[in-house]
Amino acid sequence: MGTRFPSIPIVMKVTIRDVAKAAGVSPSTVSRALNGKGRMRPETRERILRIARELGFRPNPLAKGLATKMNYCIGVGIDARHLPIKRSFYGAVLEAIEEVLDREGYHLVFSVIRNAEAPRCVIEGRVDGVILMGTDVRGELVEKLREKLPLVLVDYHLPGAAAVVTDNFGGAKAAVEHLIGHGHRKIAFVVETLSDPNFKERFEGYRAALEAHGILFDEKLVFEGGRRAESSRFAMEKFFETREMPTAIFGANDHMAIGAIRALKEAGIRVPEDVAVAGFDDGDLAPHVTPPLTSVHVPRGEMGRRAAVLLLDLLRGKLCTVKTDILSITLTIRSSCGCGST
Amino acid sequence: MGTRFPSIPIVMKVTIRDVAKAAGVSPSTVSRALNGKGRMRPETRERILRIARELGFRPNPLAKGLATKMNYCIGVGIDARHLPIKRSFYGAVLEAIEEVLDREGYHLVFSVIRNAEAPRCVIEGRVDGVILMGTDVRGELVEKLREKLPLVLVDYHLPGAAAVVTDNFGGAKAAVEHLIGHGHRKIAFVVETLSDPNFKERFEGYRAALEAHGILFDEKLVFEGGRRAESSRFAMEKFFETREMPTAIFGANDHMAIGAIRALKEAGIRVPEDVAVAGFDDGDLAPHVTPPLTSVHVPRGEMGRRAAVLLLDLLRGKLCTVKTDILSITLTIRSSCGCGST
DNA sequence: GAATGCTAGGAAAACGGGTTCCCATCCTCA
DNA sequence: TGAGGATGGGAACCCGTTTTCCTAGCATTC
Repeated sequence: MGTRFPSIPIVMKVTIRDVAKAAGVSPSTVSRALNGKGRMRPETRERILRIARELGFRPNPLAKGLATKMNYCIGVGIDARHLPIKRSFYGAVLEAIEEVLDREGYHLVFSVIRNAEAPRCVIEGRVDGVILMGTDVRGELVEKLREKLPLVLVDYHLPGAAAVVTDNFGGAKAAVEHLIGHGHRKIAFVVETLSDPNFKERFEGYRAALEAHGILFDEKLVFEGGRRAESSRFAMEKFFETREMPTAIFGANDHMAIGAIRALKEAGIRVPEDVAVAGFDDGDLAPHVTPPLTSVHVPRGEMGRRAAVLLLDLLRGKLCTVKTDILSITLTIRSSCGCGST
Repeated sequence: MGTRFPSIPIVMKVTIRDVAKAAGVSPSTVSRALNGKGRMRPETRERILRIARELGFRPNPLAKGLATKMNYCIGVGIDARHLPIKRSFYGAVLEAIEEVLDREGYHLVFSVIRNAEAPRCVIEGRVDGVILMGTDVRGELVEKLREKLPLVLVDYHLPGAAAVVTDNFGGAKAAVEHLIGHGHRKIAFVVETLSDPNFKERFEGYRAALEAHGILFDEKLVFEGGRRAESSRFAMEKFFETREMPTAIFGANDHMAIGAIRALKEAGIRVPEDVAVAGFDDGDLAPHVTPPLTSVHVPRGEMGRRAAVLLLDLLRGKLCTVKTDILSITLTIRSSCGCGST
């Protein structure tokens, strides 16, 4: 209804000088009182603080940043590739990061990394540190950023950079051992690609579980099918035609596992009665597919919190060494593996 | 191993004065050349621009903001309640907003609204405008922010504030009419709560569709069950016991629809053969449930883009009136409604 | 009573740009 | 050739804080 926004904020800001004038002191004294730096008579400090409060004084963050060379902003970069698939994953991490940063007085600048360039917030120097998610093969980018700013990688590991990752090996091993516990010995491994280090580790976990139970590794049971959900379908078809049909399938992520379930069901094969299935990630879909998917639970919120804390520690110089935080995982058991009622 | 991050960025920044010195002009001239303000000899401008580029000059955004009173930052606030449920929804919107802002030289400050207070980025005056998502009942907060900053609401409508919403009424009407087209006349409506304006509008769409086809509205077919997925289950049970079993169910969102499907299946009722189901949102889960859910598609990316453009228009004073952008929707037809093969 | 040691608090210089005003040019026209 | 206007460029100041140095005032001590 005709309401108009002026292009310049209307709010007449009260500056440190106003406070100084009102308190009959100099701006520097007000600054000291506010930041508790130099020593001063307690009563003076009290009075200044009170007046600042009464006047509703808010230090201008830009001026503050200009003087201190700190922005109190952290950039969080998400790789644009397969964004939709990972959306709920990074969403959960993002919220957790925001929670920590907010509590510590920092702001979160969100940016999607669409090419191999550094996010603009980094280029412009608006952020004090960066958290990167899902920038798998972008080693050069990480390298470039690393020498400019404190940096933490989430769910990805690269030598020389701080990172928060999950125990891919242990998680995969646990899941496969669970399947073995159900009596399966012919367990397939379906994966997007083994060139991804996370998937590689899960693969190692799969192999380790087999080995630990005296099951011979059979490479015909490994299917590397690319990113699309249909690849699981191809995998299944391949299994059908080569008559190498496994009795259980371990998907390197939920996506693969769910694709496998769908393909199996379409072929009239019952899950879990004929073939058991387990996945990795325990994402939003896992409880909702039929049958509900047993999956390795990745603590997404915890990853975000740790990443934020790690970065702040780096920023504040509390941490001197590059550290990799490996989160332990748990197996969320539903019915696709053969447990439970259905 | 042992790499240490100094708490102060190492990068020795090149300032406007450095450029001025290198070009043999004064800082003000460099500023003009860069911002294209005052008139000057083209060759001088060229030379200055070239030198600035060679030196890798980046204007300090803090200094710039301090001088111009602009931050080139936009706050995006997400309501903390039912965050996990809406995660993939707002995630898609967020990415679209970021895309527009980035292209226009703005930054996105992400914050979760956990109480009725304004986000800290607003309080500190770090952002030039705000986009709010999912702050349903927080009228006071919206009111408070509205008088401070340009503001756009996403997926929520409030008098006096600019907003981007979907055509809830039309979408619901289309979905219900689709069910009617399958021959259903006893169609239930399952909703979290009718006090939510979006759901209320979808309810109106449902009623309008019935009315348009001469079907008498029966309030016993409306179930208002609260936010949890189980509420759909309760709804089903209620239908069972009162023998008011519908032949089709329209869920006011996917969550409700999926809950209904699950409850039906558990009761041994086939979907869509015995009871057809349709939902609203067309979220990430919709294609993955069994049977795949027919649902009203909400163009999440488009909502984000429009919200960002709308806000920038407000900021730049291009827009003088508060405007509500109503996006039209489409129905994504899968098999839960009775269409298709299964 | 003067020299010494402290401390509270002030003045001013950054920080890195933008902007305003004013002064040199240079060109044009008389 | 001189006046007038147009235009490019420079100095100074502003934005709001922090921070470094410095001074004034007080108490202590010989």
